[in-house]
Amino acid sequence: MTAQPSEFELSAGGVDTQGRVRDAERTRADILDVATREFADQGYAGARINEIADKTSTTKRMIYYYFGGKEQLYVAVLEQAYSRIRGLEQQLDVEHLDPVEAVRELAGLTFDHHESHPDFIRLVSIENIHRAEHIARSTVLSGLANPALDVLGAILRRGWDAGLFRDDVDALDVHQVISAFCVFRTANRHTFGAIFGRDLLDPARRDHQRRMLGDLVVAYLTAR
Amino acid sequence: MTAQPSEFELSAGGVDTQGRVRDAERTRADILDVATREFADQGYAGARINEIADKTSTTKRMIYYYFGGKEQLYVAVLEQAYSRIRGLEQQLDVEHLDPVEAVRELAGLTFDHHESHPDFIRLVSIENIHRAEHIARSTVLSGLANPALDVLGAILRRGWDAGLFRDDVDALDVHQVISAFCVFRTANRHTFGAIFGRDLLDPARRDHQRRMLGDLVVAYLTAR
DNA sequence: GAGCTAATTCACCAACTGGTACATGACCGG
DNA sequence: CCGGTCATGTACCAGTTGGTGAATTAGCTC
Repeated sequence: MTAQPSEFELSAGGVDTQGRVRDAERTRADILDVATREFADQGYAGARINEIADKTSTTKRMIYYYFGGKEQLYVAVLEQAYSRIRGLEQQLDVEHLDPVEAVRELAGLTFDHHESHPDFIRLVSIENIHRAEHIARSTVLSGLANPALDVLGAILRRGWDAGLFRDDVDALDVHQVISAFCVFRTANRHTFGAIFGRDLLDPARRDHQRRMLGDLVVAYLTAR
Repeated sequence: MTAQPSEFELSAGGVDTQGRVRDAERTRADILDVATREFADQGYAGARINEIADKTSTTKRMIYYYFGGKEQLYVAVLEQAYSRIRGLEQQLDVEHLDPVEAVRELAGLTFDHHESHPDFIRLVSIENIHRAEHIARSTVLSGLANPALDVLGAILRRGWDAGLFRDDVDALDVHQVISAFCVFRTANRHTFGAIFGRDLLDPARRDHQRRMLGDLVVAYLTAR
């Protein structure tokens, strides 16, 4: 009734490539994707296992078969989300630029990055509501360092050597400032919009916001 | 059994000042306070009406008597929390300082302010997860402007007149930067700590963080 | 094609959750 | 001191929620 197996049945008849009826990996990935959307959308407590199951092409029983329970499913969602983001961050390449331009570029890329992954930001907010207890418990996630931080560290070192940057901050401080700006724009978009009447993600203001972040970090690092 | 009415009963016997058995306002305030803690702690979906009732000195029935339902109680919690914060913000007084020192002071006060109201920050995060739908629906809250913003506007105007500040930003932009820094420190404390091993609220780093915010905003506004 | 195992389906449940009907009790004005 | 109303406590409920037992089937191996 609700499911639409026609697509699979048709291809399964003649094609042998991927149209298998039983496919553990596909089922697992399906569940994980739907769960990611649901948890990001509704929060941990707000998300419903029944709802997730219904939006899947499989059944609730499979969720328990593959993940064990709601909490473990949520941790799996977090682990996948963080892994994907970290994968993207590893592609950063600003080593060839001079320090000032490199830090501006890094800030800009982080800006773009956050803007295109609102679900990830939401999951992080949700995890903070729960005091990061799931991250802390996950061996995969706790202490998983950020590639962007290493890149930033290298830039700062070059900037210090050239006498361009102030030296009373470390890479983590600067990362914190950049993250704060980018996360706030997405995570607090709604209350900010409701109270001040300005949509922080308004495309018309995007360039201004991006330039503002770059100027902010550069001005701070090169001040005095 | 579970309740402990002894305190009230004892004082009600002899004292007439505040120890009344029936006190609508007191009951309402009691519920609201407990609900604030619970919602801030567990989120909207995670908070339980039964749990709130149990932690109250009254019963679940009273929650429905005074507030009507879970959602209305939550909105009442938001309204009270915002009102209190706005009340505090109205006490800002930095008009006598020169623009640079005034903006630094305002940033510092906002910093202090956020640090001492973690529950409020949590409620804001939670409300953002729900896309500010409750704020939007509340006539009390939607469009309720921020006193700090007016103060900031006045400072900027003086700074522009004196040719001290860049003029390609408005008060809301600057407020956004300050808020982002302060909110992030509290709201993302847990994931940041779990992943980078640095507690953003560590008292030993507080002065450094506070100075960093001041320098950040001043450096940006006075750049070039 | 028999046999085995991983994957899947289906029916079912106990506990909880928000919410309510109703009886009762306290306080205040007259 | 009485009557009414606001406030409160008790008992209860229907729907939902996360979770499970056990039978069933698809596909692989030999």
